[in-house]
Amino acid sequence: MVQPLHQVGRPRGRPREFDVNEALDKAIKVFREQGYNATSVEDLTGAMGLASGSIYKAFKDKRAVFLAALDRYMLLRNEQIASVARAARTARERLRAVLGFYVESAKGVEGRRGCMVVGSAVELAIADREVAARITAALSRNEALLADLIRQGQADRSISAKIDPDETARVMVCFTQGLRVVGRAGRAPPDTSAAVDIAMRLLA
Amino acid sequence: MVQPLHQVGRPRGRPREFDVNEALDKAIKVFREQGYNATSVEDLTGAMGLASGSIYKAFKDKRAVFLAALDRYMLLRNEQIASVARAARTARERLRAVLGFYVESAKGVEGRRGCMVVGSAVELAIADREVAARITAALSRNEALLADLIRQGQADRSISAKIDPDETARVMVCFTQGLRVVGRAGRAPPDTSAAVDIAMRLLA
DNA sequence: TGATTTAGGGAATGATCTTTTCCTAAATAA
DNA sequence: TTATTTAGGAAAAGATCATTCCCTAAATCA
Repeated sequence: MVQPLHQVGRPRGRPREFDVNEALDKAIKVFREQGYNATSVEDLTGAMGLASGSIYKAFKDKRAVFLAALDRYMLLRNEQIASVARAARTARERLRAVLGFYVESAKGVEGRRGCMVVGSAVELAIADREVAARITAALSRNEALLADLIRQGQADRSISAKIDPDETARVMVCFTQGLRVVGRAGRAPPDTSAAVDIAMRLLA
Repeated sequence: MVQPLHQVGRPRGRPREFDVNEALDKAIKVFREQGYNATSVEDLTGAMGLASGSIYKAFKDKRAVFLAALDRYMLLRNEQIASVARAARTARERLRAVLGFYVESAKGVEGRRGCMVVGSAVELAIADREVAARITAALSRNEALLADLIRQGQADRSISAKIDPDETARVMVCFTQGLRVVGRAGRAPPDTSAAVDIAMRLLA
């Protein structure tokens, strides 16, 4: 079939006046702070600077806004973590940098704002299959990243060959997710490097 | 002033037909599974076997039911943990037993049902001062218990004197709370003793 | 026994929340 | 230029929810 000649990327009607990703960034802020159920569509219209009609033009319903926000949150966070890991030289230093990033994320205003993965896991993973699938994927991705860094460390001799990378990574994921819980309550470890030093003991 | 002669413990009107603690146990189950905002008063009437009027006779409002359920949840849980700790001989074994109890709590149906402290911390700690106060108290109690066990272990030589009890306990609390997050998603460590072995490495 | 007090339960109320509708605006297609 | 398509926005509709009300029941007090 021959496609009609469209100027690429110019859809038909009135063009959208707002940037979807910018709007989602504002939705992420609200969902992180309040969670899904406590966030009303009115909260979203306020934060996103859109009328409810406009939100429902762009998204099927409130849940679709949430899922899109969650996907974007995970995307941005994975980029941050990858960037933090890239900055260090040895695998052991990369691991230390990643753990330090988690501790920093749990502190202060950022920590109180909360993690959308932890929030979704706790609030929705039981009730919503699609959220559950995303949380499962996110947790196993985190676990795989940590296990991979441990294996790299074992290869470059910066981490003991005796430890089990997968089991150790599992425990480290608990530590990182738990950081977000205590951070939400304003009780993250005040001394980042002390906490990381202790967590690094898991490696031997 | 002279008090009138009441038969002790017999209040004036029609006596309550249900046991408040039994009703709260049923409310705890619902709140653990669904959280606060997703639980309707209808959910509570169904689970507690009471009409809404009866619930509002016994509690000021839905929030008061939640706070009472949270208090009872924390009470029962603290008793369980204290009992688990008492059962072991050396401080190191007590610590191992407590960590094992946390891992077991995060697995299977119990893990999916979730922890009311973690759920409340994530869903409500920012929005509700009284919930926040309870969560802060619960977390610092857990931290103090673990730090105390570490100090006991240092006294009886079963734990290295070199580690900092408070900082180490802080990291362990993150591990235990994180367990409940991954348990909620059905991703608790499958091998309890392996996970505990690794977590115990934090002690040296 | 009769008055009073409190509980049980279900219907009614009032508030809130999500979603739809409808009208206007701004773009493309013919 | 006109028809068509999609977006923006506010108000209306429809659904759900927390709370109150009211009537009946079961106890104590005088």
